[in-house]
Amino acid sequence: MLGGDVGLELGLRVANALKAALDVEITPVEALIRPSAPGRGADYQCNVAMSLAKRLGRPPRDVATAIVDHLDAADVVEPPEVAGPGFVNFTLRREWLQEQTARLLGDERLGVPTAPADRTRPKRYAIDYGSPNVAKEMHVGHLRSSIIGDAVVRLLEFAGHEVIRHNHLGDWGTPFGMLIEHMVDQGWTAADHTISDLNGFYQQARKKFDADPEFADRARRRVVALQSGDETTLALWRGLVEESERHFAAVYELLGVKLTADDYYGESFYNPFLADVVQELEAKGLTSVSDGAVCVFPPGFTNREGEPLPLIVRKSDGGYGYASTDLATVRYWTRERGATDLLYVVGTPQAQHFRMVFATAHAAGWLGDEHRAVHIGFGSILGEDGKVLRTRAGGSVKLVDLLREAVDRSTAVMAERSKLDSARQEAVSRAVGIGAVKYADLSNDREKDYVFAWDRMLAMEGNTSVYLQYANARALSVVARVGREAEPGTPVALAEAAERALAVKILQLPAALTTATEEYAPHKLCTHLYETAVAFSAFWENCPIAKAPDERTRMSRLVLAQLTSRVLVLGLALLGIEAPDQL
RNA sequence: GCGCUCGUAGCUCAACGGAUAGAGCAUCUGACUACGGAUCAGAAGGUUGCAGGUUCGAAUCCUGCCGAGCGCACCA
Repeated sequence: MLGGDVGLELGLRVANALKAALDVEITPVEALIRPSAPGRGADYQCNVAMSLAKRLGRPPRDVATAIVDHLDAADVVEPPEVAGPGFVNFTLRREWLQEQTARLLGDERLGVPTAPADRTRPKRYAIDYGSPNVAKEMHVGHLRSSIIGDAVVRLLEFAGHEVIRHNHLGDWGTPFGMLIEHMVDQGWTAADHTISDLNGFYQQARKKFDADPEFADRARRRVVALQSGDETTLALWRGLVEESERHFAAVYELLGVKLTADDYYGESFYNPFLADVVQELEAKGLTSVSDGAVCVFPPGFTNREGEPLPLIVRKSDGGYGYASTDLATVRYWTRERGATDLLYVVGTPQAQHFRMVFATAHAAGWLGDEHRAVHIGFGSILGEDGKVLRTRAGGSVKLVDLLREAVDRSTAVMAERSKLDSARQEAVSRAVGIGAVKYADLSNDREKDYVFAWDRMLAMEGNTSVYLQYANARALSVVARVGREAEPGTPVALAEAAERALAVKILQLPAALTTATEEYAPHKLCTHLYETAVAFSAFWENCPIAKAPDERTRMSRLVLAQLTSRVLVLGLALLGIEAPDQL
């Protein structure tokens, strides 16, 4: 099957038919094969006849008929029918479905292909996600970047791409003057202290900076010392960074995100390149000085007065802002690390900034035709009042608090309903609680805002992670009840409608995964997993497995249960969500 | 003011230019001697913000209006 995808395989057949019938060349994708709406009596439909009709100067139904007449697909589908203005309806042959389904049991990847290995130049993705700030506690603002970025990483890796994660820590800049000076006041000599309350530490420093001119003066001098590489200052700075990294690591551990200390490429990392980045822009004649600041004016961007909008690459005081750092990341990852694809998982409000950065990098030659830079934007998390999520006091919600609440809430539900012993409940409630938070985020269209509501995400009904986890637990429980697993090669018989519908869903996993990966759209995978779980539930109701009438039916149904479990476990894993065997 | 994004069932969300716009929640009806009921089956619920246009076909593309959010030079 082409790309493990039923639709693509049909597209190939249609393309061949068009070539034979009308000498028209199209690709399998251009054949416009789509799953049919439920209740229409077909599995797939081809929409290409209508779009080709004008180009060919023939009525669309004629084109559709020509496709049907020349179609060589009797192994896959029943004789197709032309319907309406020129749709071609396909119903998959039961024998073919049975063979394909049976084959999946022996396939580690459930039919999902790896990225073509014959690419002349392999892809290397460099993905920027996470981006917490040193000396500040992580808050909900970091949640989406971490979760979405992590899912994208897992999807790309599963597709066979090389992926380099980098976490753009906010670990440099003027605030560190006051922070380090505050450390000195607290009696630090190096990394010999711990900070139990990062936010409190920051606020104390801030307060002193605003209230005490003498302290503010020391803080400013400390910035200079830091920038010039003073060893004592750097040692203190490192102590602060390490302290913060311990906090990040703890949160990432709880959240189940792949970011580690090896992935930290903070602002300090790019700092040594900034002067040269600006120099290179100047040498290429891309810059001009405006109000004392060195600027690039990429065409097509204007400010509120309708004047060209600058990307400030060096501030009038000689310092560097985030535009310079972001340009440095582009240059570093393409030039030094050979990345072909640059991904930035950052909120949509930064869209204009990234367009300007990419335009400038393109002009500077750091991005060429062989590169693809994508801003993977995401919307805000809203409270149930429809406004950006905040605590009652109006502050930002701490990420650890939110994650602990998720686990606590799921622990409470587990205590009420689970039959597991308390030790196992603890591990499972973490998978359930954290999974609920992640799934609520990932199941929505990334680019839109979404409303954060505990009751809905932990409701365990509808399109939630718990529903999927529960479906998986049920599927596995019946395997345990039967007492053995179906082996690869076990024949599958799709007699009941519910069996057939489930098999079709399972065979659609590759298409769903490909789309989710190519569009950086995890919610499309979520939708497919949910539909699979729903199809499984109908199958579960209608088709007894352990109590099946005969051994062949029992084993065939066991294959479907096992495949369902594997689809759900794999899909959830690619979203960064655990799927416990039992709940 | 300019730009970007978004207005879909009471609520939260889907829908790759395709046929009768789909789910879940909530509401109403059913199924508990159940392979895990943390479930399932069914009903009801819509002029896809409004008005034009392009197309054989528009929630989707274009234009205008109404409404919301965000961005628009030295914070990142």
